[in-house]
Amino acid sequence: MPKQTFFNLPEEKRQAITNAAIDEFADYGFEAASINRIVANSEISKGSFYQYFEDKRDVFMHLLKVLEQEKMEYFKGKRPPSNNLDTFQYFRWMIKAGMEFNSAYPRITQAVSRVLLVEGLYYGKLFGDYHQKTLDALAMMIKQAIARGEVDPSVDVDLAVMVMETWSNAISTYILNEGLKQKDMMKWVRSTKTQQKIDKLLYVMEYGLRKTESEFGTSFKKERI
Amino acid sequence: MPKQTFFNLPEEKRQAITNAAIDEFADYGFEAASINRIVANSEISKGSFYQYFEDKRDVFMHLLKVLEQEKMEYFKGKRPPSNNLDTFQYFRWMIKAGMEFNSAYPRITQAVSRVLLVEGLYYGKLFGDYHQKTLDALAMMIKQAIARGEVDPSVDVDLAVMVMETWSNAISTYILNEGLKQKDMMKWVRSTKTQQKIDKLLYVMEYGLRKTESEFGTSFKKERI
DNA sequence: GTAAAATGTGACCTGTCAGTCATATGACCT
DNA sequence: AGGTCATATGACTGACAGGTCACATTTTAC
Repeated sequence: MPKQTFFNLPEEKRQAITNAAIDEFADYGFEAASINRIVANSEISKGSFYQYFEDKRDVFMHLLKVLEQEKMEYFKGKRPPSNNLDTFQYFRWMIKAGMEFNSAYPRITQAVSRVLLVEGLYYGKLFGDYHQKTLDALAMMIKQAIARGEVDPSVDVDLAVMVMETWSNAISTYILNEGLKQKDMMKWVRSTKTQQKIDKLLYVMEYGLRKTESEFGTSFKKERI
Repeated sequence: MPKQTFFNLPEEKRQAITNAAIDEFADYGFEAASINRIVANSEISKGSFYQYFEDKRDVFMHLLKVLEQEKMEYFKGKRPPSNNLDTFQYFRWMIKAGMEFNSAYPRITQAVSRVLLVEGLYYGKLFGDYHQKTLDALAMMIKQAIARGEVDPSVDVDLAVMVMETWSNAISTYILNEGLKQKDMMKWVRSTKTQQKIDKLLYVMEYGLRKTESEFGTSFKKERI
C-alpha cells in the first residue's frame, strides 16, 4: 500500500504518477519496469517516489487498487440482461462485459494483465492472493452450474476452473492484443465480427471442437446474448 | 547462431555452457537472465562467451536448436500406436508423448517454454518465426481433420488453431509446474492419475464443458490412448 | 624451432538500476 | 517573527548489467 503522503497529494499529481506507472508496466512488465523512468515521466523526484511508495511492488499494488475501483465504478450500472441466464450464458455475458471494460481502459488492463498473467506465473508469491480470489469465484460458479445440472457432476471442479480461467485469459489476451492494433478499440470490440469471434470461442468451450450430431457452426447465430 | 569457435570446443565444455544457460533461462526467463551468471556457472571467461555467441539471444537460439535435436532423437523411435487414429486421438497421443519428453528433459523444457510462452508474447519479433512453425503445423492438422469430417467445416481454421495451441500450452504449463514439484516427475506423469487428468482436459477440448446427452465423465475410461 | 593463427582472459568501459540522505522549501501555528 | 513539521529534491552509493579490448596462452603449420 502506498504511504499516506501519496494520498495527500493533489489529484492532478497523483494522476500523473499513476499514469506514468501504468505506461511503464504496460510497456515493460514487472521485472523490467524502471522506477527511474516512472519518476522521469511523472516529473517527480526520485526521493519523492520513495516518500509515496515502499518499492516497485507497492506502486503496482496501487494500480491493482485503481483497476479494482474503475471496474467497480464501471460495473455499477451493469446487470446481466436477464436473471434467468444459465451459467454459460452468464459467463458469456461476463466475458463480453469484461471486454467492454478492457477496451475502455486498455492501458491499465494491459499493464495489470501482463504482469499478473505472465510474470505472475513465476512471481507467484507476490500476487498469489489476487489470483486466488479469481479462482474462488470461478469455483463457486462451477459448483452452482453443477447444482443446476448444466455441467456434469462428474466433472472435477478444479479442472473446470482451470478450463474457464484458461479460456478467459486466452480470449482476453487475444482480444487485447488484436484490439490494441486498431485505431478505435472500443468500436472494434463492439463490431459484430469481433463479437462473433468471441461467441465462437465460447461456443467451443461449451461444446468442444469435435463434430457431433448437434448443430455446430449454425448455432452461433441463434439467441446469443 | 553461435559462432564456429563454439562448435570447435570439446564436447564437455560445450555441455557445461549449455547446461549453465539452461539453468539460467529456466530460473530467470529471458529478460532477467544474466550473461555474467552463465559465464560464472560454466567457468569460462566473459571474453570467451563473446567468442562463442553474439549475445543473449544467440545463446538462447542455441538452446532452441538443442531442444529440437533432443526431441528429434527422442521421437525417432516413437510412432503412434496405430495408423488409423483420428485427429483427436492423434493430438492426444502427441500431447502425451510431449509430456513424456518434457518429464525426461524438464529443465530445458522449462527454460524454453518460459521464454517462448511468456516473454515471447512481448518480444514477438525475437522468436516469431519459431512460433509460426507451430501454428502452421497445427493448421495443417486441422485442415486434415476437416477433410476427414472430424471437425465441422464451418469452423474457422485460425480459431481452431488458437484453441489447440491454447490447450496444448495450458496442459504443458500445468503438467510442468505440477511435475516439477514432484520428486520423480517422470513417474508422476506416467501415473494413471495424471494420465486421467490429461485425458479429461483433452476430453473437454473435444466435447466442451456443457452437459450433453453424451456419456460425459464415463467415457474417459473407455478406449483412450 | 619458430612464426602465425586461434583461442582464452579479466580488467575496464558505459550505462542503468534500486535505494538513501543531507539539505531546501514552504505551509501552518503561536 | 520564529519555530515546527510535512514535503521535495537530486547528488550519491554500491551493485550489476552487456559488451570491448589489449594482452597472454595454446594450437597449428611449416
